[in-house]
Amino acid sequence: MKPKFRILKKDKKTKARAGVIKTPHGDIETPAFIPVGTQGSVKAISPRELMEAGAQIVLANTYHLHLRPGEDLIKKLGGLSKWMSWNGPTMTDSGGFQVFSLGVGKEGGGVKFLRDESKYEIEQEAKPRLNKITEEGVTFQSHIDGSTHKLSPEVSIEIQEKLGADLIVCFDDLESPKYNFEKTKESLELTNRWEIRSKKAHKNKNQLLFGVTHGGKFRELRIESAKFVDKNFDAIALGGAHLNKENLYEVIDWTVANVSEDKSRHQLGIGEIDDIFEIIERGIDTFDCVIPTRIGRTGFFFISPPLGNIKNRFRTDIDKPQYRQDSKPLDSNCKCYACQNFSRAYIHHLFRSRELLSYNLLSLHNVHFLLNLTKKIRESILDNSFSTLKKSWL
RNA sequence: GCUGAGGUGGCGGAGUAGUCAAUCGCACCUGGCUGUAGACCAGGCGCCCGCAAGGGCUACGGGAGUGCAAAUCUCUCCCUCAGCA
Repeated sequence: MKPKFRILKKDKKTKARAGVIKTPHGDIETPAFIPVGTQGSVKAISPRELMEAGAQIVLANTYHLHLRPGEDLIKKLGGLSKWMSWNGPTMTDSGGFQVFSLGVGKEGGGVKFLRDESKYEIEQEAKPRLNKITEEGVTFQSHIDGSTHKLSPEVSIEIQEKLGADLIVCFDDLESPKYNFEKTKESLELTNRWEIRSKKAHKNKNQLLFGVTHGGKFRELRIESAKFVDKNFDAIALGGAHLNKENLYEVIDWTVANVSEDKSRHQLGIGEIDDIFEIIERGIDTFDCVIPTRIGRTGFFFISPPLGNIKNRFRTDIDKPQYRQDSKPLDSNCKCYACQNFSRAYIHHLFRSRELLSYNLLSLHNVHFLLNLTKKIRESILDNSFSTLKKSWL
């Protein structure tokens, strides 16, 4: 059975919509946040906890699983979801982004966004990369042992078919946010050729293949890319680099305006609190992001209004001295296991003592927070209160 | 009481005449993380002024010396530890 997307309700004032993606491993109610489990595990969280937190689907990575333990082994052991004991749908990313971040991304200045806006637009890469891009694909060195590997559209799709996720992604090239128009266009055209090859290589029709849009910060390229992907694929993933948040949002506007209404749209790698409202409002159905688990492991946790706001980006650091004696839960409005059972003071202690439980509790809270927020947004779309909900947060 | 070792920044511990306000850990403080080479990274950490470059002051158990110059050498006092009485 091929995964199918259906829209249940559209918001009247915005482009937001609520829907469902039916897959062989179960349904995904959208909008949906997809937690990232790069190596077949959402870091510091068990599948059972994920399920209880409301996760519907998990994303893993082709690049990482190919290098270790290898797609053949995972296939032999029953495929990705069985292997990781995740009783639900899965998605795999193509590995393009990883290969990129080991290359151009190594130059610093940001990968998805431009960190230092004062100096963008570079002519050539300065620092040595761990990869080499040709028309055929990418040759790169494993970050694990330095051995040489090759990824191409055909190889990536073959790996993803063996892994057996329900949703898979075309192998794409990535532009740096520092690229000028010409370099970005060059990268986009290579991506387009690779996406056509990905499509040709794609045989398993139980898997829904997402084409990925690129074009950096440039309107003209973004529109061209949106039309290209819409013409060739049944599902749209928005990728690539952006100048900043405002640019990300306008990129979504440009893209959504140029793709079919009935195709599901996945925003790759975005998920700060304000972003979630902004991207769903612009017509995004699913999105994945490492933010909740990564910042959780490094001590940050999400907080809801009124404590949380745009200025503090709805987050604070459990490591701060002020939480040493704080008997309140991480977030007083949160129903997650961490918030129902532990104080900030205790988690502060765990974190400072590097107790492993702290990483679990903080990550779990953050993932639950995003899942719950997304669920509330979905409900608000269904009962026509999206704008009201958004106003209470932003 | 004798003999030996030793007393350095919040702690551990380098340094043993100038390049020392003092290597390095830890602790502490601040900042960062958006398709995860990340349970991580970066910066700070005697006091004062400065955005900074930099400048001033006080410091290596206490005190007194030698010397252009001392955490580093000498004398003395105090304290800690080990062994012997």
